[in-house]
Amino acid sequence: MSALADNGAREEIIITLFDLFRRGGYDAVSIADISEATGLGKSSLYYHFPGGKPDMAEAVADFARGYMREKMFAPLGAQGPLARKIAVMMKTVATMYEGGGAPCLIASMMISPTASPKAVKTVKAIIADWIDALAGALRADGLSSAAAKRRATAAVIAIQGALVVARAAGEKQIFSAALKAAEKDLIDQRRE
Amino acid sequence: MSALADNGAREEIIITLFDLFRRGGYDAVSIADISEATGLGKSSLYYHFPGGKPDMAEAVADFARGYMREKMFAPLGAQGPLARKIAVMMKTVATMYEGGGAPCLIASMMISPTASPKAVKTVKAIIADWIDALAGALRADGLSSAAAKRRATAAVIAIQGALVVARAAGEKQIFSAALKAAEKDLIDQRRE
DNA sequence: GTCTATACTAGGATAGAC
DNA sequence: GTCTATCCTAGTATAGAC
Repeated sequence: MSALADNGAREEIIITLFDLFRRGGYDAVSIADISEATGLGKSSLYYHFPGGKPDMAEAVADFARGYMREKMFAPLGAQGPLARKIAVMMKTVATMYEGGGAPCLIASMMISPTASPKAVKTVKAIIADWIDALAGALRADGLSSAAAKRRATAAVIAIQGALVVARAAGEKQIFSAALKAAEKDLIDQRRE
Repeated sequence: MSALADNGAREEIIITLFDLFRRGGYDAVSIADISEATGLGKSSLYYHFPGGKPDMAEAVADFARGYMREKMFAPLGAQGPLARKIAVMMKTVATMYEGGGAPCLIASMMISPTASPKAVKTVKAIIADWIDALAGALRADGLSSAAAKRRATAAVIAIQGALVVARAAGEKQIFSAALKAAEKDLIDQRRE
């Protein structure tokens, strides 16, 4: 079952919340905004998320982590040639960030002081998971543990940085070019 | 006269605002928060910024742009060896972002939907200015226009990405290591 | 320039009907 | 599960004294 297409109504709401929170930041999104975006009344939202906005933030953070596990970390940990796994990752990255036009939930949640600490902790952990999963794939391809970690960290840095720079410049090709360059560096045959 | 140490009381406030906005995001910071951080009453704040929070955002954005011009872009455009100019830039970057512990105002303001468009436009422009100033220094060192732009963009991407990743991981050394790597790439003697 | 006091709106959350 | 109506706090902003 896909993390993106669950039958529960709650899952539907969470996907909307995901988009609202990453684009506007947790604090700027009001219950009224969420009500309008989901088409549900305020009370209905509190039915699904009794804890209110903090509850919603945690649900979105968990959803994001599950999505990443399914779409990126699991494929990276599977059998197969490195180049293929990296290509899958980059495709998921491009889709998730809409080619460089959509903000990252992690970055948005990190600067939200009123967001629940649990939610912030969860989204931050995604970055560490990402680097670990990527480093694992590189080790499986023969890189040393240190080199794998260094290269994996550099790749995630390049992706996150390119997203900021591309959105600041309003030029999506900055993002796609950076993804290409990062992919090249990851499958580089040189062994440091 | 330094952009950081101006005599006006307004300038003092702006520096406080700069820190509040980049850490909490524009939307999450209330007038009450600002009042507490500056020690000024609400009415005093409206005396200095008649337009309220949007006015403050624009002042902070202009301040940030001026600071970057003075501390980074001007040195990059001056005479001297490339390695020296890059070192100055990296030192300013490390100071500004507190070694990887403080968020970037640009990234924070970009995801604030209620911030004045003018303020957002100004902070976004800083990224383009930065890349241009850096590319100029690289061209002055003999790089082709295309290679200079590519390398400058990659450096700013690395810095912004490292800030996100380091803050997510809570490990400042990720940031400092990324700065070192970016510096090395910038002064690399290879000509592509 | 800064203060106290106040007006008004918007935001988060709940009660209770259906 | 969803709605309407309501409560209360926090938020932005202003008036007017000093």
